[in-house]
Amino acid sequence: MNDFYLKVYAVVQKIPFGKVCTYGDIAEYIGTKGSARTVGYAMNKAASAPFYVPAHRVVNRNGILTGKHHFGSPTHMQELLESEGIQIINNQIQNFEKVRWYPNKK
DNA sequence: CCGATGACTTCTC
DNA sequence: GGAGAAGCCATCG
Repeated sequence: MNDFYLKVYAVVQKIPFGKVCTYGDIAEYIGTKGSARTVGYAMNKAASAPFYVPAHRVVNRNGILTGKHHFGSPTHMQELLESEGIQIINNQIQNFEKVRWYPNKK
């Protein structure tokens, strides 16, 4: 556990209900450390984190659920997002611009 | 220390 | 527009 993970987790936990964020935005928000790829790696470890991390609200920059296979079942992530009012078609978030949330936006 | 891996992004063909 | 390659950086064996 290091600062990088803590920052990633902190940002993800700040994502409000019914909103989503991208790996690239998180990486950019954290700064020099990390890239979109390492943010995704942090999400992988988030499953083993001592606290809850809403990783289902983190998607790639196109709003596609690339990491859904890490939620146990391929449809679990989509179901979680849909239960929050986010519409998903073909693994892609609809109205992505509307539900997108930026870390620096508070 | 080094090579392999990955929930990404971007460029090329 | 789909497929492949390169760059990216932290983690693991």
